[in-house]
Amino acid sequence: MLTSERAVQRVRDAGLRLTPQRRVVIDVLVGDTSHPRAEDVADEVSRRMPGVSLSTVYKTLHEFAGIGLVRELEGAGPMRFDPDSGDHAHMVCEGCGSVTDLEIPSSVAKELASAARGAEVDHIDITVHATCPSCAG
Amino acid sequence: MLTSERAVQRVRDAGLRLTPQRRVVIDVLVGDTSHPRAEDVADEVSRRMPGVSLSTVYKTLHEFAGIGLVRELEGAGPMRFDPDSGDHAHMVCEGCGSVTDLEIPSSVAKELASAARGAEVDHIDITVHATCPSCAG
DNA sequence: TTCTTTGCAAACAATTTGCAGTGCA
DNA sequence: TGCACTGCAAATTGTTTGCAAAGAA
Repeated sequence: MLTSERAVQRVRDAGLRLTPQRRVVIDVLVGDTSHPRAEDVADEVSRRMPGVSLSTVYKTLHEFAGIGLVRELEGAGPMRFDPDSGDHAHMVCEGCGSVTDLEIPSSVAKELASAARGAEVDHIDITVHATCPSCAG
Repeated sequence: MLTSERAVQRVRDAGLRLTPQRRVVIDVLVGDTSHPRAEDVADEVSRRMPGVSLSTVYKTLHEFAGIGLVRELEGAGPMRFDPDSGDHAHMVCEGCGSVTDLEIPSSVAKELASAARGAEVDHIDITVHATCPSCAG
């Protein structure tokens, strides 16, 4: 689990300045397991510290992604952010759009990495599109 | 491999009208292994049949995705399209942005599907982010 | 003839940028 | 104090929409 302290440390280590705005963004991310969109993060940040601009949140999230503090989840529509916590896949519900983490068998990562022979693998995104139990009704 | 004839048939079977514009879109897709963006498709369509509008290409691609003729590849930035040819992963080069197909062992899909227990799996997107040999240079 | 499809232009959503002012290290 | 960061507003990018005219079945 990513803690607020560790995140702060990583921001410092990366040579980024630790502004109050960034502290709040960190706190919001650490306490959110819902894979929020940038706007969700901005909403919650504004609640805790009114006046923080949307573009600052965008810039901050981008900086954080750059130092590996969060992962940018690509997919159709708005980008979502995930406090980076090791290898895992995501399941997106076609019904409600919710995103949940999924364990991936270590064999899968290995097989995919070897399938990409000749290339330097940076990371692997796996998204399972499915209908979650509550939407399947 | 998807052939033009088979694609035409599937469009007809789906109850969609086969307009000249759609014929051209089909021809472009069938002959393109580069996972083109919508704009790339539109450019090539316009070259072969000037006057076709961008929105028509978008609508057409969307219709085709609806009947499973093409797959919409989600990812950061513009959407890319892939003539649907069975299970495979994609490798995106961080350097040049090129997309190439990757064989995946059938075991991988099975393992992932079972990891998503409790949910009805529709399809699985696997994207390997890597640096291709020519960019690694 | 009917009902889908087209093409235009305008709307749209998400994200990025430029830049003057602010404030952390 | 210097340089990174912020906030605003405006620009961009990629995609979608509304609607009248055109054309496939």
